[in-house]
Amino acid sequence: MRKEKFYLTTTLPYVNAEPHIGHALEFVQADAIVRYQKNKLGKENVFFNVGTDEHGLKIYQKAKEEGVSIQDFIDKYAQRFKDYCKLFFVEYDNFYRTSSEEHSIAAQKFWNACAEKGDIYKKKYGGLYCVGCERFLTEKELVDGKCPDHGTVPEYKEEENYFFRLSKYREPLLKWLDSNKGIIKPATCYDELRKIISEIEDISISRVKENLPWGIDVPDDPTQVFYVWFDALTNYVNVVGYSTDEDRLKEWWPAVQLFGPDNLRFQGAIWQGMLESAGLPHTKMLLRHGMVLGEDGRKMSKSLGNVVSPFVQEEKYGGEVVRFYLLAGISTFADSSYKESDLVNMYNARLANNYGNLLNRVIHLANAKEVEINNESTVETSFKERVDSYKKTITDLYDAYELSSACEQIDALADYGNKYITEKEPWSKDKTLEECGEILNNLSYLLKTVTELYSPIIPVSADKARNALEKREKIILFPTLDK
RNA sequence: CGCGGGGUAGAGCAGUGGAAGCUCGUUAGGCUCAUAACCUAAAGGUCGUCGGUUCGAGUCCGACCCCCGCAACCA
Repeated sequence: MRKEKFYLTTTLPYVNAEPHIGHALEFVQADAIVRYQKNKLGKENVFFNVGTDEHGLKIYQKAKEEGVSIQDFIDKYAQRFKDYCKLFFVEYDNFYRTSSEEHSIAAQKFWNACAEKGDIYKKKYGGLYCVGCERFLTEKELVDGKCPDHGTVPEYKEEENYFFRLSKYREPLLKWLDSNKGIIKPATCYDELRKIISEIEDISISRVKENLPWGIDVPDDPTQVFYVWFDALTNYVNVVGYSTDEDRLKEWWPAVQLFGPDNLRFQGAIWQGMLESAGLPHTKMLLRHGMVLGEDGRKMSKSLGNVVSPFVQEEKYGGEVVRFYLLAGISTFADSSYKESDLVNMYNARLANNYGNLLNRVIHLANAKEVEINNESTVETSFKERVDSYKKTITDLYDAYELSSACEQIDALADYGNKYITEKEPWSKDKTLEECGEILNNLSYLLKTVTELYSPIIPVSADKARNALEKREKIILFPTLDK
C-alpha cells in the first residue's frame, strides 16, 4: 500500500519588486503546514514547492528601466526571495523558477495537451494600445482618455492572439465545485468562486513576440509567446514530473495550494480549467489566506504611508518573532491589520510569560529539588489524558489548516500548565519529594507536548526548548519585549 | 443597484434562536518556584441604526448607515 503523500505549493511571486509582508505571510503559513505534515507523515512523504514567476512584460520593462539584462534582473530577485525565505525560516524542498529550460519545455507540452483537446484557437483582439507603454490599456487605467504614464491618447489596435477555450469548462467546473464543497477555505469563498466560474470566458494566452520578446515560445508559432499566467500556472504540476515522469506525477499531484485573495480567479477557475483540459486531476485543496492590512486597517500603500517593511520588522524582532505573529496573531484566512503593539503583546503574553516562563519554572524547580522529570511512563494518567485531549484538538486544527486557532489552543495548554503548577505548589515545604517529583514530571510531559506542537510555528525556539528540557538547563528563550 | 467580507467591552476576535464570551490591556488582592513573570477576582458592551417575525434575536427577515477587499497579472 502506498504511503500517504502530502504536496503543498504556494503561488509564485512575480519578481518585479521587493518581497513584501504579504509574501512572508504566505510563505510562513505554507512552511508551518508543511512542517506539521513532515512531523506527522515523515519528511520523505511531504513535498513543499515555492518559487518565482519570471516572465512577462513588467519584468521586461523593469529590467530595461534599470539598465540590466533580464537574466541579471531575475537572478537578483530570485535570490532576494530565497534570502527572504531564510529570514523567516521557510524550508522549501524546491525553489521553482519559471525562467528555467525545463519549465519552458514542460509548459509547451502542457500547451500542446490543451491544443490537442481543441481548446486553443487564434483570434483577433482589439483594444486601446499605448505606444509608449507598448501594451494595451484598459478603460479603467485611462486618465481623461489618456495614458497615465505618457499623457498620450492610446490608439485602437488589433492583435492576433491565441485563446484558451475556458468557457468550455464552465459547466464541468461548476459540477466539480458543487460536488467538492469543502475543497476551498475559507468556506465563504465558495460562493465567490462559484460566481467567478459561472462567468468565465475564453482567455487570451499569448502575446505577439515582437512586442514582448520575454516569454516562452508558443509551439509551432515563432511570432507568439505565452502570456505569463499560462506558463506560470503549469509549474505546480511540472515540478512533480508532468511530461517527464508519469509515476512521480501520480504520486504527488494533486497538491494543496495556498494563495492570496487576488488569486482566487487564477487558482480556483483558470488553473482548474487548464487542468481539466490537460486531463489532470483538480487541486486537492484551495487555501485562500487573508491580506495583511496596515495598522489603520487599510491595504498597505505608499501613498497612505502605512506600509510595514518585513525587513525592518525582522531586524527589530527577529524572523521567528515576526513569523510567530504572522501565524498566531494574524487571522489565517481573514484580512487583518499588522500591528506592532499586538505583536509585542502577543509575544510577551504567550511566549515569554506563559510558555517560556513555565519552562523555566519547571526546569529550575526540578533541579533545585533534584527530582526526575521527562519520564513519560510515570506521568499521572488523568493528567496525561488532559494533555492528550488538548493535543488532539490542536492536531485536528492543524489538519484543517487552522493555524491561528491551533496556536491559540497551544497557548491554552501552556496556560493550563501554569494554573496546575500554581495549584499544586511543588515548591511548598508541605510537599514530599515524591509528590513534587510527580507534579514536575507531569509538567515536563506537558511542556514536551507544547514544544512539539509549537515546532511548526517557531521551529528554532522549539528545538532549543526541547534541548533545554532534556538537559534540564535553565534558559531564557523568550526575553520580554519592551512596549 | 458590479462582486465579496465585515460592523459584539479600550484593542483584537469567538459566538447563527433560549440566561452576552475569549485574549490583550486596566484595577484590586494573592503567591513567591519563575523572565517585575504566575494565580484569583473586579470594572467595562442598550451586540452599526430603524422596523419586522417569534414565547424568546447578537443569532432569522426587510430597509438604511459605515468600514474593508476585489473588479485579467501587487499574497
